[in-house]
Amino acid sequence: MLEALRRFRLADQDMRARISTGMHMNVTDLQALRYVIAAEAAGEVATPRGLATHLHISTASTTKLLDRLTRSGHLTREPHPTDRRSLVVVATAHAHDEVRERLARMHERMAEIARAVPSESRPAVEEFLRAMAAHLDTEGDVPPLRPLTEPAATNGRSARGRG
Amino acid sequence: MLEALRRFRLADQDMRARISTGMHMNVTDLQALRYVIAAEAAGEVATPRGLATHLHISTASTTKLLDRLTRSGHLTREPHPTDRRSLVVVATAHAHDEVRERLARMHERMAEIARAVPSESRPAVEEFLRAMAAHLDTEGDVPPLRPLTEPAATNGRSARGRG
DNA sequence: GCTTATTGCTAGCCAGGCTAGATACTTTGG
DNA sequence: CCAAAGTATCTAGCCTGGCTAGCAATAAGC
Repeated sequence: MLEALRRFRLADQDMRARISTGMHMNVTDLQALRYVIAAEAAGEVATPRGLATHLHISTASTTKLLDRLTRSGHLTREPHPTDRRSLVVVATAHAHDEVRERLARMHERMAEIARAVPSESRPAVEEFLRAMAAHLDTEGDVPPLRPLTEPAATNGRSARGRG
Repeated sequence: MLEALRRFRLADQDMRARISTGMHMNVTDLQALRYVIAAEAAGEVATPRGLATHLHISTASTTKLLDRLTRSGHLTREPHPTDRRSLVVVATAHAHDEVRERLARMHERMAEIARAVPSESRPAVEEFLRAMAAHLDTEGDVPPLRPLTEPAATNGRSARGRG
């Protein structure tokens, strides 16, 4: 089961790389594009600051990212309706088309695969994945390398130290 | 269910980043280290060529990677027993300790989570993940996309070359 | 009306990929 | 055995995509 999980992870990673290169952009840029489109679909506005936060990159890197995606014709910068320091990032029709073209079918097929899971097993699948995610959220935040002497049983820590 | 899958993916990615930075290295280097240790555990020898193949990076990049991990005291280069062009990459005791310290507990806990899945649902979980992985393997390789704008010029190496 | 916080941008740096070419060794064919 | 071709690693130098520091413009608080 863990092996299947690992295989999924690798396949997912590879797929992302392929889709990105297929669209002549890198993985982060594709993530950004999807974020912008999702924001539009949700009736919200996407700002550079929001992108930076979502992607865990700096605002400076976000500026460069917007330059790339604007130059490639996927995004446009438009004035923010209320905050004149900021701006609104909008996906072009081309970007919408391209993302739909590349991802809609895949998502549909993924939903199909999900539906193929026997309904009595679905809660187990979900619980498995959620428990795994929750566990991983607590792992890895061990800032000071301990001298290997005591396990110290650090449980229940989660604060994600990125900064 | 798909949402849970997505959450797992994000958590996994984050965890990898945290573990890596916690060990003062990047994600690729950690992957390399695990590969070397796994090879040792399997009674095989790890070569730079093997690393390059496993990590989907060039041999030149692998040389740099080995330089980093050798300098940091995680790996050593040793002569290859049969092929004198090549060499064998060996993890230091320190690397073994560090990886065990960081990952053993996590893996154990993951196995626990897997065991918590009702046995009658396990085949469904596995099948779901395998089907998803198999599907993702077939996605993304869509070269023929009608150009809605300019094909972005040929000199643009806008993406990493993949093996 | 000032002062402070925040937003996005510019400038310049660095890590970690890449390709090309050099070197050393192995394999293969006569 | 020797030459040619193939393979493994390393070096040199480039590019992308992150980063921090600092700026002008605007917003928010006193």
